[in-house]
Amino acid sequence: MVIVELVSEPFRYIAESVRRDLSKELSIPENDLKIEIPPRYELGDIAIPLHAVSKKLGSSPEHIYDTIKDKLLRNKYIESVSLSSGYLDIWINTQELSKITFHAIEELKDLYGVVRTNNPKRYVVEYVSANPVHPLHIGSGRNAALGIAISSMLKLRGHEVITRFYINDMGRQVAIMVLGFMLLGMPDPPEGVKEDHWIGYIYASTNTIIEIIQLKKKLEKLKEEDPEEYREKLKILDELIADASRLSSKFPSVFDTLVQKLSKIEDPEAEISKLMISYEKASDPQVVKAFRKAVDLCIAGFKKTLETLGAHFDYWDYESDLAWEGVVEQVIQAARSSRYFSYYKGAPALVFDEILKERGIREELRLPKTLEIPPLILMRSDETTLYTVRDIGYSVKKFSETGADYVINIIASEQTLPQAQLRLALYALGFKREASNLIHYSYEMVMLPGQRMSGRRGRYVTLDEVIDMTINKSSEILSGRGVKASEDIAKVIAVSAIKYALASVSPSKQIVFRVEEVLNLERNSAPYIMYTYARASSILNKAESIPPLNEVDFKAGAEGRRRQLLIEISRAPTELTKAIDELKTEDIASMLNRISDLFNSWYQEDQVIRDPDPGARAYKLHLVRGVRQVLAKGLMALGIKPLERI
RNA sequence: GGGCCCGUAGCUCAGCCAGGAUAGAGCGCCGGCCUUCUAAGCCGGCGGUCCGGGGUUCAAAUCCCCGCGGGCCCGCCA
Repeated sequence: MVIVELVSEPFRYIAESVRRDLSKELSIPENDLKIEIPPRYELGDIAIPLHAVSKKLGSSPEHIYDTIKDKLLRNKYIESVSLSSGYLDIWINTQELSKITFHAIEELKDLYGVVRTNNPKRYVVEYVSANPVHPLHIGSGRNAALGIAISSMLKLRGHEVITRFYINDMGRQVAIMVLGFMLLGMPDPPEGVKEDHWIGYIYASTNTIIEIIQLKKKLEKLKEEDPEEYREKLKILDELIADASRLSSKFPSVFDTLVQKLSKIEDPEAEISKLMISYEKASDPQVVKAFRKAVDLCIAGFKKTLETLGAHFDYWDYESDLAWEGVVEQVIQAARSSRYFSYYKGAPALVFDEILKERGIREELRLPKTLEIPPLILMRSDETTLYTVRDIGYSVKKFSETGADYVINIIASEQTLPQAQLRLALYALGFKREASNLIHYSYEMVMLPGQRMSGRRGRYVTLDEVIDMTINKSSEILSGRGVKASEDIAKVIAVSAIKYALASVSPSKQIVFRVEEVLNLERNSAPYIMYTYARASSILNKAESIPPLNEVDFKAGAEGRRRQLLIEISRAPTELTKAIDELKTEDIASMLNRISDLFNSWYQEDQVIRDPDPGARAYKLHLVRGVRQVLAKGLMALGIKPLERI
């Protein structure tokens, strides 16, 4: 029987043992010794740069190396050491490493791969929260992919996660949509049209028609007054008309009705404001009914798409409920009696200049160092509230209702400023803990090649379209391989591919969305990793059982790709855990891809089940199980469900 | 005008925060591999002024400064 200590991070365990030895030998603090992973396997498993150390000790790396070499080799986890380019390169003894690693996987089973936190927290993750005026587009897709991944990651780490979707039904955009919706007689979607697509159509049409009407009025004046601006505006009109004709061709009679009814309205702006006031004050039951019906239609469509994606929400919060419950009023009252209350441009506002002078406040609230933060205006002159103010109330609710330690808002980077104002406002109103524990997880926009998406003009790629296209592609490949194309499997694969594509890029990077890229289901994609996982599973199924550790020949992993795989498997828990704590979805993706590449190369050159040597065969089976386990963990961290067969 | 983010191979990206070893992947392109545990696979090849210029350093894709290019924000919109 092999007796080894149970450790959840085998590689790290050894690396730290090495560092401890080195620190003792050199009589320098462990923290001065950096543990690095060499850029290539040939250079060793662990590298400790001696450049800085040598400077500190006043002796050359060569001399240091000569002093410690023999002493380090007494550590049973060290196979060999060498010095190159000022690095102490260390090769780990793979017999020892595989003992520890295989033992850990044997004992920890499904838990191997992510270290459970011993300090569990309660997180609220708010994500998607798309305006209910058009279908979810590919930008919401990025948000959803990140939200799914982050929720999954935190749960795997042992935290509690509560997910929320904020239904922003009080914005101007919704009022525009509702205006069209009411003029049309609150129609249900036609046969075969998904609810959110229908609402999106009404919104884009209403908005475009209103813009055309207003622009035409303006043009009449400009024609004589300012010929130059006239020509410019004419261009915009052309664009609008192009959008209008595209929209019109979809549902001509609906569009015509809107054109007729909207042309009769004297002042559409006033009409929209009236609707907003009426809804916020819940003063007209007809209006409330119309808003809720339209919004709920849209949300029903969202839910279908989100269900397909695997995004689940514990709470669906209507912004209007918040207003009606008086939460927003309370915020405004509190703000008015706050010492930071003042008037800005004649409007009641919270002014942050004084808070921003407090020392360390920017670090505390994670505000960009030099971002100028203007006052937060509390209400419009018609006394209706503003989004960020309502969000103050919502933030407090997110913390208090479920007793959350942290709230993570997954929101596009274009909202950096309002999110900063939000934290400052919370701080100003005395919610200091909330302000410091509110995390804006920011991501850059998704662009379409050559243009920005525009919901207002109905110019977007919907998530539904992308999902359908990817499912088709996936089915094609499945049937091309003679596999009975189960629709479910095609769907799982397609959705995984999309989530991976959107969560594997750093959020700070803008994405130019090209469908072809998501449709590429080869290397560096979720299907590729899932395929690799299924391969590993298949080997284990065929082997029927995994031999006990005492039948393993631990010398079998001494070199080549087996050795590399062992290193990867032993390192995975540390890597995954770190990625989770840093909320870095992209790091998980790259680890998965790297291990898959390695496994597939090995797969090609080395037989597992057919190995005639039982000790080596046993070793390899443990290796395959390890690969399978870390791939499963990583995929699950991204919210992707591994499949046993593809 | 001010601020934030980004700029690495034809294209999409990793590496940058915590500076160090010949800058890594994928797509695309060229050439090979299916009587063998799943070919959504594997092997080989081509491909790079790390946007430009200064500076700090023994050492810069990485840190600092100045530019250039792209995106976003600076509203009683969200």
